Amino acid sequence: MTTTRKVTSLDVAKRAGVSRSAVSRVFTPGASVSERTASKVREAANALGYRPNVLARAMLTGKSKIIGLVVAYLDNHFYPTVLELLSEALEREGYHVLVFMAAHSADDVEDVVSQILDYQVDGLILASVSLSSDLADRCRASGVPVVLFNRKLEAEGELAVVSDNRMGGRLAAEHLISLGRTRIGHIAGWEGASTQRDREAGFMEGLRAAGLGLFAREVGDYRLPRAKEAARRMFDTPDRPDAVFVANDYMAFGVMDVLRSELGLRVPDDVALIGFDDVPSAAWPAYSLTTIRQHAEAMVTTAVEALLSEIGGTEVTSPAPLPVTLIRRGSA
Amino acid sequence: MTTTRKVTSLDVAKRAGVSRSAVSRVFTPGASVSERTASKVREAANALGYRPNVLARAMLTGKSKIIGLVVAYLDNHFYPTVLELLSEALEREGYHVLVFMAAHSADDVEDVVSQILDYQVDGLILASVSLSSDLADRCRASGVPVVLFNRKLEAEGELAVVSDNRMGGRLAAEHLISLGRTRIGHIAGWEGASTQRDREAGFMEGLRAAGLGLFAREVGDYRLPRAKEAARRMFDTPDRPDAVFVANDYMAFGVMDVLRSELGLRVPDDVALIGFDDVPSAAWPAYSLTTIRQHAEAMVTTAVEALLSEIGGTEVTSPAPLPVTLIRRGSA
DNA sequence: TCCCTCACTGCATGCGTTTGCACGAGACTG
DNA sequence: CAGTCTCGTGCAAACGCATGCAGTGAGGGA
Repeated sequence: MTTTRKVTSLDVAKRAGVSRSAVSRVFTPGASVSERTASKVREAANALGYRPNVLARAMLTGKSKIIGLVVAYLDNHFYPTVLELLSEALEREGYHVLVFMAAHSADDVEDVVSQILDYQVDGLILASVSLSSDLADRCRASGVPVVLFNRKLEAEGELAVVSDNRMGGRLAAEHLISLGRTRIGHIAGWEGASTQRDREAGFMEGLRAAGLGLFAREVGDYRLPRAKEAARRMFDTPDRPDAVFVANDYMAFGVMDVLRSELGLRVPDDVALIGFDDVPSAAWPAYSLTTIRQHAEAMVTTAVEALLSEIGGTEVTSPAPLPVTLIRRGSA
Repeated sequence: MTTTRKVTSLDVAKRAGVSRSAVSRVFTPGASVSERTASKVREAANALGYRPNVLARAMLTGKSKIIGLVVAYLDNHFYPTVLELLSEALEREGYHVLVFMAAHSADDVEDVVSQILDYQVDGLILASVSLSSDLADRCRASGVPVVLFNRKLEAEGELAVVSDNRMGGRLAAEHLISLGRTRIGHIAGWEGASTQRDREAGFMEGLRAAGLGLFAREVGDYRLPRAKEAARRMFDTPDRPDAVFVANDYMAFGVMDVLRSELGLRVPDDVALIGFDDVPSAAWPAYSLTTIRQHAEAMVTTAVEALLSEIGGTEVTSPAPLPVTLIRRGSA
């Protein structure tokens, strides 16, 4: 209950017998302070439990040391993973992550943007696939560096960190073909997403290269219920595919559930199944999902690097798509 | 590239032909402004794209409108769910969530606390089971309201929001018993956690009430690999339990994997399995995990309510443990 | 010895707000 | 009509810090 009163740089200064400026300089890397006063100040600061107020500093310098992260649904385990990695990477650089849920406010971009800008974030990471590109533009227009994560914009030079989704799609196709499957279907994610377009493009490319076409196609919108409906439409018929590429793992789980539990089909015997992302649970034996791995750590590292140097003032260009790898498991 | 320069309240004031105070008051709910000037100001603000700088306001009022969330691993799907709910609930109240990963910095509490306090968060939610109670104390000592989420401290009057873990444990026991199982094991979470203690206590209570004792017990520490090892130790023997209560769903998935994939046991025929939490994937047919549901929404609502009123200045006492419910599925 | 350099330090100002206080003008009351 | 209230407004002082500028002293070269 001893509500310690806020201790300011002035308190420290008094105790150390110096000026506020001195105290400030001690806590500002690269400032000019003698070792003697520095130690006096540090001692006083420790005794008083002083730490510079980030907010006050932020006002003055314009740097808040906080990065906004806009994200939609966290159900897809890929994103919690990313969030965790991202937060750790940024903490290592002295930043922290402020979360903005885009789920319901998706329509009124206006509002989200405002909220974000209000907080004077130093940078922004957009990991929400479904968010209008306006958001990026508006923020960038206000001078806030933005990096798109796991999505890109056709438009202009938006900074974007993505995997090589096209190659991933191609790998998926090649793998299914190498298994001897010929009646190959695709359950797509949200068609507005660049990830979806690229994955499917690569996939089609792979099929064509083997002289095959798409046997069936449904849309799952990256949502679990939709994906399951899509699976029912695609497989609850005698004339069904013998393999399917699902645009991400999250949907793939739902598809596999429908296949095995509702339709009594065997995976991979009756139908081979391949996903995308390699979320942790893909490796769980109950699913043992063959998938295209996105290297989350690499993506995060790249994104942080890009964002930070952009914040640092150096104009940076979108890095090359990051490599993906086929992970062979039981489902294909 | 038109780097819009920062527009301040002064700009708006000039344009509207009023003083800074006036525009400030327009944006401060409950301040005294005439409708006439208010509309003038609003118009000017819109034209200029002005929004009050949260940080500046924070300095003055001491309220930053940001809530710190300390969380450890996001692998356990319970926490992403909570994070999402929490963020949404807080956004509704005009707050935002700043994430602090406690994973690796768990030992140097000192550091985490400092970081948190640096940001002048208005409140703190500790959802990390494994975090030293020092953290709560230190923050509270600095005048930052703290609420423990899904954990409680024996110590003193720390504000804590928890489910009725004891009842949950008891329900688990009763359910397994009602199935006619008699050789009942328990795979515990991290023993330092109050959740673990309470769940196990309730579970034992339930067993005793039926004249049973614990057939086997292992510790999984709420970690997947440990849980799987625990499962191997417990079940890779002829003299194995015919039912097991796993302290949370996350571990239960691992246990089920070991049972079915490694040891070739059938669930629930050979061994009935019950978890705790009811994370979304527990409902997935591949696991169809019988479990004790924690009502995440209710917990979040309660936590937010408590935290906000504490921030509002009203001393509040820990709410009663929230009810849990048995969700019957295929695994038991 | 004198002057220049250089490493430190303090002063004062500013960052963008909010808010107590005082003041002016109507609106009432009696 | 004088006195009192109320409402709206502007002024100026914070909030806690960083930083340009000028000043201090010590050290070093001539």
